[in-house]
Amino acid sequence: MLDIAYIRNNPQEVAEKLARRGFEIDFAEFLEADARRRALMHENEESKAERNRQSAQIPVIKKEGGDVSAWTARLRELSDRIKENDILINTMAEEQLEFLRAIPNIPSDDIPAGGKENNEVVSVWGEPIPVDASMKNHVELVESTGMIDYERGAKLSGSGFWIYRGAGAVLEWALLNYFINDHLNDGYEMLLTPHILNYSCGYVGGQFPKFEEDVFQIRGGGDEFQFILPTAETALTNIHADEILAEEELPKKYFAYTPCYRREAGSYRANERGMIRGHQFNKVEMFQYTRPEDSEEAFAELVRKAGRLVEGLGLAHRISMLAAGDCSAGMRKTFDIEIWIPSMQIYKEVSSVSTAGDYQARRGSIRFRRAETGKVEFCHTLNGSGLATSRVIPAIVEQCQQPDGSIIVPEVLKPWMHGIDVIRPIGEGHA
RNA sequence: GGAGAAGUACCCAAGAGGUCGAAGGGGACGGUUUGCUAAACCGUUAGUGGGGGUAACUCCAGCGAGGGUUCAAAUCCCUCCUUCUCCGCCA
Repeated sequence: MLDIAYIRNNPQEVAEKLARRGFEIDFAEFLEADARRRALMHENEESKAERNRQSAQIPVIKKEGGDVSAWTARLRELSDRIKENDILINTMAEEQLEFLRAIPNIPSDDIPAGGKENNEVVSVWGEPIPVDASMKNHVELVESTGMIDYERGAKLSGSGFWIYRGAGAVLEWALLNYFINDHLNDGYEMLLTPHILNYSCGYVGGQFPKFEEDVFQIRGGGDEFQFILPTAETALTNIHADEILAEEELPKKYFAYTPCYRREAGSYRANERGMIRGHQFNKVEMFQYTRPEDSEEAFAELVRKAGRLVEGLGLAHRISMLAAGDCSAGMRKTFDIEIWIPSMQIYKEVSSVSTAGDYQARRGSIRFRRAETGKVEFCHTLNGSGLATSRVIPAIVEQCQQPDGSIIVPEVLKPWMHGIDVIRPIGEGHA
């Protein structure tokens, strides 16, 4: 959510900056209503002050044995008027909030304007492996090696679900350990959060109401539902909601492993078969709460970390700076780490590192007290996947495949592979 | 799932319709005393959100959350949330 005071003072500037992400808005009507609301509020608060003053007289008069019926009658009228105005003010405030919530974050000045087509490649690491008729794609590879069992996954849960098994499961878990190890070395605190979250978490994270239909909802008796988290970011954004942190506590550096659950409704395109898009995948998420002046450096750190993880695996990848229109609504700036998928001959996102500035902090009321001034300010929040496995595994099996169909396990995963350094195809009927 | 109890400021805790934005402790901070420490004594300590004002300042809201009753609610009523205790269930 944007700062309403800032909009009041700089409506033109805000509108221009939002236009860079393709969001057209005119604040004239909104500001007019805002002024009306505040005027009414002022008037009503004076009425309340008056009521408080007069009401305090009643016990005094009573004590002297006076008659208060004239006072109560008059105050009843005043009170009724106050109540009516309160309802009106609340309605106006709600409309205002609804309007504000629908406004995306102001994109950072240092990213390109426009949509996807303006994304800029910041750096490239490794050689994009050219297509070769003898090479297999990841779906063939994970099936021929028995790493993934799609058929039985679908039997249990429907399409878009799979089972990691044998060396595949070990590799998956080794990857997660590799990520976790890196974050622990960097002093990040590890969190294992609940996977079922309250509705309000989705709101603060900025996913709701827009993406309500994209999560698995759990309905109880009430109107509001709980949901299974689509990313640990949703949990991590909320842990300090409605809190005032001490300045010394910042930056708070967290990471969490959770499976991520997404409905991904609609049919997949043919080239998104296999693990590129599923209803459940594993991810380690990095998250930071910082002081405003530290968020740029924190952003650079998260990008560096995500890139380094892919590099450590020896996988070809690149880093892209997203144009304003391609960043998700709550974010000021996003860099994607994209990994080369030889069979598709494209780079696919494995990590998305974003800074929300104070946008999420305003929604969730996440603040800190500045030691020097004693004043309360909004934190900045940043998040980045570090990493999602569902696209790393395809990249590993494709980029590390040998002519005989075996897959060489990246060196860096050895500590967790229980001696498996090559994953070989299994014979027919060995299911 | 059933039955009870409780949620007040940094912590403990009083409060039961009218100077209650809230007694009293503790803690923290400042001071007096002191060779040092301790003790004693004195003082300060509601943060927050939101209006108005250039400002000093001022007003409104706020006692788990949301509604209601009333001229007036921490106090009465309703709904919800959380915690604790007991019973049941426990692949």
